[in-house]
Amino acid sequence: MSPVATTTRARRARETAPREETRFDRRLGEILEHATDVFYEKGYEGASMRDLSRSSGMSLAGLYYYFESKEKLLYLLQKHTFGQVMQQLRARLEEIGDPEERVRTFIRNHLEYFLANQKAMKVLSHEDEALKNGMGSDIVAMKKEYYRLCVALVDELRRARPGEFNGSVSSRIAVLSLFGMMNWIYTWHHPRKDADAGELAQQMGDIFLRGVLAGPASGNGGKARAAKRK
Amino acid sequence: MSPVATTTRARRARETAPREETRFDRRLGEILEHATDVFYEKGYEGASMRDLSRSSGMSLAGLYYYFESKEKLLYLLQKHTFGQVMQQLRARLEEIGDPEERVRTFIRNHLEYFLANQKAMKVLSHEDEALKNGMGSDIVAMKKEYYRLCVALVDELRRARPGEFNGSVSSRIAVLSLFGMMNWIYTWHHPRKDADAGELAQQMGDIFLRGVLAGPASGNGGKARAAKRK
DNA sequence: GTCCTGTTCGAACGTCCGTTCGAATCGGGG
DNA sequence: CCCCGATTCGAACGGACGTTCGAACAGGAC
Repeated sequence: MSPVATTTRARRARETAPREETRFDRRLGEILEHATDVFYEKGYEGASMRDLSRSSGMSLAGLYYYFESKEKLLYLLQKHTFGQVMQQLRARLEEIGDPEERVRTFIRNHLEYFLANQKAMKVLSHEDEALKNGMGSDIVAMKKEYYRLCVALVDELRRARPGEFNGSVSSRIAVLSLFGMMNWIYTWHHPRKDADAGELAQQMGDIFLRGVLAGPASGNGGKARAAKRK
Repeated sequence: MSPVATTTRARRARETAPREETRFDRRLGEILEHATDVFYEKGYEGASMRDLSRSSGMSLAGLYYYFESKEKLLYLLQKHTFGQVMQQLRARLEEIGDPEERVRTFIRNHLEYFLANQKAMKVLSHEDEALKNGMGSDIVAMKKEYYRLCVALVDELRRARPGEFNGSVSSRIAVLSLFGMMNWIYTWHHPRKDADAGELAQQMGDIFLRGVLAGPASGNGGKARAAKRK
């Protein structure tokens, strides 16, 4: 059967109740997992369909029964990964009201998922521009939504603490700096050697929040600019 | 003449006084510039030698007179870029004594070079794992040196301000977070739309320093944790 | 002019790429 | 058992890849 029909089948399964997952879905999931490893090791461009075939134990032609192109495979992988991050995040945020704790929850959720699924998240972060046209803009839209949600959380905090906020740092740069801190992790984190997600979230949360907030009269940040010798 | 001999030539030029730059060096420099554009647009793996040939206006075979492989070209490119960052940094640090200002200089230098040479710096940051064996470890060593220098600057500051430092954040994570903030820029910065290097260095410097330092009794960061944990 | 050395090139090499196709195989329902 | 759709595969396609080679070209020294 052609992949077009398999798309129909997949859609039907999604539209109905959380049905039993079909054999097709299960097998596709396995392939996605193996593909994650390969893309993680060699990069999207550097990985060949033959690499994917070897790692998943399925023949080269067999793979094309599950997705119609290498690019579509990357798309499925990225969409699935991002979907899970978003879903988990929304669930957690629902039961938290305190603005600062909401920001810290965002950070904790991101880092926990990042470290628990390091390979998939590297592929999501690093293979940013590999998808062309329609598929690319789809993922870009999800990332923009994620970014905007974080900006909203920060602005929420800003509104809740009128005096304490450091006005000279824009929300845009603050949030993008935070994303940089968190997403850069895949370049240096060694699970055996470095702190776990909770500890990292604590430290990065401290850096970010202390950096963006400013004590009412402590003048810690202001001094930084003025003093050259003090 | 074979590329091996050209290496000898290049070394001779470097060993002697700052001699006139040879025709060979100039032409190689032009090729490196064009290659930077191509690697920036399509990534190292995604760029073909034929792309490089087209963009530089030199024939496919002609390129191999200047470097012996595509991998070596990336190596030359990365080494040259990193060399300039390092050289500029050392020159600036020499004339600054104040520990905080030294950290801010590090940040300002990094961001200024990053934005002035965005394409080259993206290639340096993004194509981290493309080089194999010897060439890769050479660049890795330079990056480690750069990292250690930054840690030293932070520890310097830590020693100079015994009371104010936030002890719960390790220098390693602080510095790697800072690198993340700065290196992530290539994914979002639009020269027309976003702040310039000086402004960014100011804001990221504020976030980093306020985040890492802590007012003696302001208790701003401490309060953050107390809400849920203590 | 001629020589010589540094530079450039067209054409080809063997290999690997993503993708396709028709046939073989599987596995549950009759 | 047989049947039929779902699944898997070997083999091949045309094209693009990185690299090589010997010939051609450049331009200053004699």
